[in-house]
Amino acid sequence: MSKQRLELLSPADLEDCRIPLVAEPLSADQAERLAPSFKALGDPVRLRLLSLIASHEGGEACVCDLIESFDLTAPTISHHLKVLKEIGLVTAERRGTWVYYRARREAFDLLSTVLAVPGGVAA
Amino acid sequence: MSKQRLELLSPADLEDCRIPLVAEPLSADQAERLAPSFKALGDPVRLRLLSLIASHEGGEACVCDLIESFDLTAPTISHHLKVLKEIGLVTAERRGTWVYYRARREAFDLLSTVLAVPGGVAA
DNA sequence: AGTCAAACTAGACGCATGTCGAAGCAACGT
DNA sequence: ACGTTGCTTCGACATGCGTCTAGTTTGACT
Repeated sequence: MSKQRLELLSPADLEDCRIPLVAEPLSADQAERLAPSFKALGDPVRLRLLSLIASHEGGEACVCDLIESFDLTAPTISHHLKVLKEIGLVTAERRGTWVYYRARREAFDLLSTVLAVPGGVAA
Repeated sequence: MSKQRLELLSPADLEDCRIPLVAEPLSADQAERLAPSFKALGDPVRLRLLSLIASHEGGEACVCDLIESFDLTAPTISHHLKVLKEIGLVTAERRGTWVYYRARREAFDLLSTVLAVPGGVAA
């Protein structure tokens, strides 16, 4: 696992990675910092969670709503939300009884740029 | 791991997923089919391999060149290339003694679209 | 055929990770 | 104060996954 550290990385730590993968070779360091974000996207539950949160009106969703969308226990959903939060793909805010998760669209945008094919798809 | 199947999925099987994550909620089925691709990107070695291949002149690279870029054994690199190939991110072709890997830019483009933020980043 | 080099496969080992039940916190209503 | 509801943390378990060594296949060139 190449020394995988899954620690808090503020999205700012990835700003110097905003370069398409196909444009120039990624440095080992850049790859080490980018990979955890993609790994976080590599689980179907987390992908759906992200999509539910991001596409929800207001760009945020309450945990109680999210849990109802899955056949999984609350701790499991909570675990996945924690992963997404620690990697910087969402933020969490408690308002009274409920906790709301919000998608960090800058993070989506950065990762989208990394995968983009500037010259078009034609080989 | 939600019944993760990491089987050959031809990129065409993902064409109906070419919708930004933030635009509408992903179905469970779409998420199950998309997640393995992101999981494949979730390793620093594979990210660098992809970048090396895609950014190499001619859009392809020989395994022997790739191996030299890492402090890993040949079987390990071979393993990662197999993962990328089975998921449809690269193709492989043997020409004489050497095997050349080529990036499937349509696959990159599709995943980039999934993460795109159509309306712009401004919340 | 024999040999060498490139690349892959097989099997093993250890760490990472997804899931759960149980317990703990936090905020609200009575 | 007390119980209830929403959410998280803890600890445990099974499976997944990255890496290695050793062995195998493929092709080229004598």
